[in-house]
Amino acid sequence: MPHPTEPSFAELVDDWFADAARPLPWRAAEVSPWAVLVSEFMLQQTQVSRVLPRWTAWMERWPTPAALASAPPAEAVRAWDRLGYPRRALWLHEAATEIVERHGGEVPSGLDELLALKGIGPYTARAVAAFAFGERHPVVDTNTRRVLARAIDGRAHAGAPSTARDLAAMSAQLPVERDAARRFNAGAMELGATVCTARTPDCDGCPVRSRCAWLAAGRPDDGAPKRRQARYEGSDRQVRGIVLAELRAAHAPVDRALLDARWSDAAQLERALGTLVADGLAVVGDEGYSLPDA
DNA sequence: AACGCGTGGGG
DNA sequence: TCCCCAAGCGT
Repeated sequence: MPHPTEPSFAELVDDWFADAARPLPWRAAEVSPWAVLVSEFMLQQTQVSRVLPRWTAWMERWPTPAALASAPPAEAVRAWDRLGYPRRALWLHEAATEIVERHGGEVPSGLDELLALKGIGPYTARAVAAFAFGERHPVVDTNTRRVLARAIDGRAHAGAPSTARDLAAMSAQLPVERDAARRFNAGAMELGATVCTARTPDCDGCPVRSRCAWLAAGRPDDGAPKRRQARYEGSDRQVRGIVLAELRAAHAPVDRALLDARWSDAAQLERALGTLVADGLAVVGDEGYSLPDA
C-alpha cells in the first residue's frame, strides 16, 4: 500500500468549501438551470451582494425562459435596475428567446449550444454546464485565475487573460470525478472571492496555505496589473448611465430637450445616444427616446 | 488583442 | 478622497 499522501490542492479546497460555502440561493439543490443561468448573467463583473435582490425579484417575475421571452425587452432593462452593464439585460432576454426557439424552452446542457446563446461566453457556458447540469468542465473566472496564479504559479497577480491557457491551467487541477470537479470549480471561485482576495488576502485563514507557492515564496509583489480602468466621471459610460436611468424611469418617450438638460456636453450626449441606439438599448421616435418594446 | 461597457463596495 | 476591483462578453 502507498504511504498516506498529503491532501491535494483540490481536496483542500473541497474540504474547506464543504463548510465555508455561502448559502447563495442559486446554489440551492432545487433551483432550475434557468435560475443558474440568470445568476451567471447578473454576476458577470458584478458582486454577489448587489445581485441577490435583483435575482430574487427576477426569478419571481420570470421563472422560465418562455416567461422572459414573452415580455418586452424594455421590461427586462427596467428590472435590471442599476446592476450595471445593461446590455446584459438585453442579451439575457435575447438568450431566452433563442432558448425558446431552438431548445423548446429548456436551457441546453451542451457547451456548444450554450456558447451559441447571446451573452454567453467561455466562462458562463461552462458555469451553467457545470453548476446546473453537473457536467465536468473547467470553470475559470477572475477569482479562479487569481487563486491558480498564487497557489500554483507563485505570483500575486494572474497574467493576461487567455481562455486556452486559463482552461488548461484549471484542467490540470480538476478532479476526474464529476461531482468532485463541480465542487472544486465552485470552491476555487469561492476561495478567491472570500479568502484569496485581490487586495487583502487572508493567508492565515486560507485552507491551501500549506500548498500555496506564492505564500511559500514570501508573497512576492510581482508586476501589478498594467492597464488602469478608465475614469468614470465624465466618461461616455456615465452619460449612457444617466440617459438610461431617465429612460427606465419614463413610461413615455423622453424628449431630447430633457436629455440636453441632464448633460451639458451636447456632442458627448449625441455620441452616447448613438451608441445606446446601436446597442438596442434605446430607440428613437418622433417624440423622443424610449427603451426597446420589441 | 485590446478596448468599451455601469455601478457600487471597500481599502 | 480617490482608486482598485468586481462570478465577462462582444467586437
